[in-house]
Amino acid sequence: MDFFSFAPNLTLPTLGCHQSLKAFSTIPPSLASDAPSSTLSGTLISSASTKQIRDDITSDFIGSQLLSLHRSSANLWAWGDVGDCLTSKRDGCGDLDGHHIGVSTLKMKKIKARRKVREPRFCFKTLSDVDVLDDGYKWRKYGQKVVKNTQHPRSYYRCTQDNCRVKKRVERLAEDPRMVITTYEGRHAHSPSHDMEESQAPSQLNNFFW
DNA sequence: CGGTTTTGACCGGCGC
DNA sequence: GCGCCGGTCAAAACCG
Repeated sequence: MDFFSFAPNLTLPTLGCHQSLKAFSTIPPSLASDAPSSTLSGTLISSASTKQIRDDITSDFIGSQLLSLHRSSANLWAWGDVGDCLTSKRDGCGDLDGHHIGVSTLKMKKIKARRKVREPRFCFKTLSDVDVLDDGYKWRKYGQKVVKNTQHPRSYYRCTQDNCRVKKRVERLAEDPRMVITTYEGRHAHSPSHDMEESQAPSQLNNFFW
C-alpha cells in the first residue's frame, strides 16, 4: 500500500513533468519558502478527520516543522481503516510519531469519538501556483465553500469514474497562500484515466521526492 | 450537445 | 432548541 493508491501519477502541471512518488521526504522550511513559484514540494501531513487535518496543518506550520512520511507512524493509519483507528489508538491517530503538536490528548479523544466511520483519507501540502494537481485521475468539481477564518475558498472534487466514490478537497493555506492543501478521501477502484505517456519527462524534483 | 463549473440552497453535526 | 459551520446537491451557466 502506498501513495499510488491515491495519486499514482501526481503530475506537476506547472512543470509539465510527471513524478512517481514513493514517499514524501522532509524538506527544510527555508528551502520550501525560497523555492520558485513553479516548484512543487510535497509533504504528507496526515490522514485524519477534517478537524484533525486542520489542527495538523496549523500546528505543523506554527512549529515550522514539516512532517515526513517515512518517520511518521501516522502513515500506518493513513492507509488503514478509520474504524480500526478508532479502537487502536497508539498507532497513529494524530499521534504523528509522538510529535503531535498543539492538540491535547483529550481533544484528540473527543475528535475520535465524534468521528463517523469514513473512507481512508490523507492530506498533503504542496508549494504550487496551481490549485489542482494532476494526479492522473479525472475530477469533477461539485462544490466550493469559503471556510471560516480563511480568505481562500475550499474546492470539492469527485472522481468522474463510475462507481468510484473518491473525493478530494483543495484549499490554500491561510498562513501561506502559496501552499496548496490537497485532501484525498477514499480509494480508487480503477486505474488512472489519464494517458500519462506524454508526461514522462525526467523528474526535476528529486530534491523533494524519492 | 454533452460534460464541467458555478453558486445559492439545503442538510446534518456540533457547541452553547 | 438554536445558530454556526462544513459538506453536498442541483439548477443554471459556461465551454469546447
